Amino acid sequence: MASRREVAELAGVSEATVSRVLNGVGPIREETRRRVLEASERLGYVPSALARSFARSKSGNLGVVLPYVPKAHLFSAYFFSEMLSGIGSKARDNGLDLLVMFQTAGEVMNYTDLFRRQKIDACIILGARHDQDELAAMQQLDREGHPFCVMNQHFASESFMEVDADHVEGSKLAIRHLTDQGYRKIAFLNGPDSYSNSQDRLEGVRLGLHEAGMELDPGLLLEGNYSRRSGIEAAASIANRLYEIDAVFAANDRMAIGVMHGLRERGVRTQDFPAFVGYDDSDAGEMAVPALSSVRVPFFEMGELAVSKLMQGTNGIADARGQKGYHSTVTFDSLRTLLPTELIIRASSNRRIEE
Amino acid sequence: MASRREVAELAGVSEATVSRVLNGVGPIREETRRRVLEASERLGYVPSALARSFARSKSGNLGVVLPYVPKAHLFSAYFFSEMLSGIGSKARDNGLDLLVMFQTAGEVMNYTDLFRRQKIDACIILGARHDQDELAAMQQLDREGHPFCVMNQHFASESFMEVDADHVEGSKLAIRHLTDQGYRKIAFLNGPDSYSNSQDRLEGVRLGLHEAGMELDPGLLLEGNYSRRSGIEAAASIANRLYEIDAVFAANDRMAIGVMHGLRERGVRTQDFPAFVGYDDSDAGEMAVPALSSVRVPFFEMGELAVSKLMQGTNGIADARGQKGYHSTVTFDSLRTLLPTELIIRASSNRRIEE
DNA sequence: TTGTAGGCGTTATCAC
DNA sequence: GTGATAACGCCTACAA
Repeated sequence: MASRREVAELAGVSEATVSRVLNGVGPIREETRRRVLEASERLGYVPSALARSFARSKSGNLGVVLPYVPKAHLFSAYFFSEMLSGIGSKARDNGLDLLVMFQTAGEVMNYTDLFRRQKIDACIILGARHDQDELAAMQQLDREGHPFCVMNQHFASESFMEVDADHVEGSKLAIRHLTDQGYRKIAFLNGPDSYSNSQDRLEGVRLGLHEAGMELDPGLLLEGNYSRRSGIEAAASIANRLYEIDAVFAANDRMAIGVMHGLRERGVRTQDFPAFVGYDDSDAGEMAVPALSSVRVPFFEMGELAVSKLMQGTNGIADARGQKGYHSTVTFDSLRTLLPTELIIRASSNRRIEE
Repeated sequence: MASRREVAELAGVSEATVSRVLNGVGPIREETRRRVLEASERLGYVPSALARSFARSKSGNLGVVLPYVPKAHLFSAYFFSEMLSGIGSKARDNGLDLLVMFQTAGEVMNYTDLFRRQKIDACIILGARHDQDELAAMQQLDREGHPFCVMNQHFASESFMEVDADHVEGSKLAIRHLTDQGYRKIAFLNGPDSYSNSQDRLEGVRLGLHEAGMELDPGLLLEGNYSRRSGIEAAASIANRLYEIDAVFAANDRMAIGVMHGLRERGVRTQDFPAFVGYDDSDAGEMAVPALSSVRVPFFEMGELAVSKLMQGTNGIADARGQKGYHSTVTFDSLRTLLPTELIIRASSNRRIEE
């Protein structure tokens, strides 16, 4: 492995000049530049990212915190693989590497230490907990001015950088779709109220019903925990009340599919199913029988957006990259950005498609 | 942010001693040790991982290369989220951080540069391509002695470190299960032959049939590309031949589910379905109707295993961690390790469960 | 058991 | 435009 010194010698310049050429900084005579590049190429010189990071006190890494999932499937893999892809894609554009970390069962991750240890320059939190410790950890991050972005979750009364999808609107779309087709007795299987996510959906359902001149019937409001199993459990109560329920809107696809399974287990035939609309538009929804209508969430784009937001702003990391210049085309005025959702209609809720 | 120097002053020792205490190296008087720890604690000192890495010329990062997936869903998200979790879990145990990288569409990733730039100390490749360039890149890694491990893929005639599941055995199990129940006309929907994975499955199918005194009927051998769509396409041919096909074994769940969908689209009723066995035991399989029997692959454990293998051996990275001592309990004698698979039986292939 | 000092490979700040 | 040279913060012989 050739060293920078050898390159300098071969090119007949100083080591400093080699650096300048390779980093594209400062004025360089074209002839010099060419010679350095040539020598560098010939010797197969590769600058050490480690030394560079050290000298610049910037790791060049973007931390990504993932929820604790292993073997639990609490969150759908789809959800996080899409987000991660979006993040990775944009990170690459900005010359950042991804440092992925998993939350562990009991303990809160010490976010600030990650910054202090200089392992990361910025951080995206996908799986924030809903407890006090977690909040405190994030508040500390904020206080110390470390750039971070929370995804898919809203902390009211905090001014964190956040990226989310518009779940109020998404839920409204789902309800509107159902009422448009004449469904009136719509059960809503929501997730735990502790998630801002769930609260948004509930609000959307309210608005959607209101549009159609209806009110939310508390008796038709069920709560699961976003798992398929909780959908199956909800099916127990739904199966007995099919005379007063003609549609089910679930806060995610897994629960919707769980309800379908639960109903089948209890002998309800497919043709007697209520209409179904799920949420997330996951792979599983598409594969369900009947194919599940669902609110599509732009996970990939949300990932991209989070990185873009991090790259700018007061405490952004815009100068993270060394080489080519980075130019952001969009600016985000507010701390919280919501991306639009979209309703995908399939057989499960479409009277014309249903057989 | 307190510096090491301040800690040294407060504790009344030299900076070197602070380092020694914090890294747990060299003989230290208990009294000194206590004072340093106390001072460090009081000042909230956090050593820079960057500087440490630089001094040791070890990044402390484990690179993980993921296949190009974004928006394509070519590989199931389940597959890679499980592996990644396993890798992450074991990496954490060894004090390594995960540097995740996505393959891009056209270009081969320059693996060696990652090492030369000192971004990573070792590397796990999940989504190796099957072309010449990719192979060359890995050969170069090998030649330069960089520790890496290929997952879920076998390169014959190369001596790479590899972790895989025993797909020959897994496929044999699937076929045996079907023949045990009296199925004789078994169609096998395999993935592209270019994957060692597919080849293994084919071999397993051969062996399984042979056990039952049968031969592989080339007419019952179909090829898809592991996507649901290719399963749907295969269904076209299967639907017309249900008189001579009483069971379908697919090389992954997605294709199996695709076939189910394709059959339904063509008006085949569920009760007229052939028996189905899929592969991977993904979430989707469990959610299918009828629930899909499948060969379970221990993705999580494979991820863990890959890290363990990298941590030892001639070109291992056993000394990657600084603090607490690492002890490997198991040793792996061969470069290639196969983990056992397991057949999960559900309604799709079980005559007693089928309604 | 502890202190001293050289070195790790870049970046960045001065001079020239 | 280009060449010296001092940081950067930590590790680790080597000395004491």
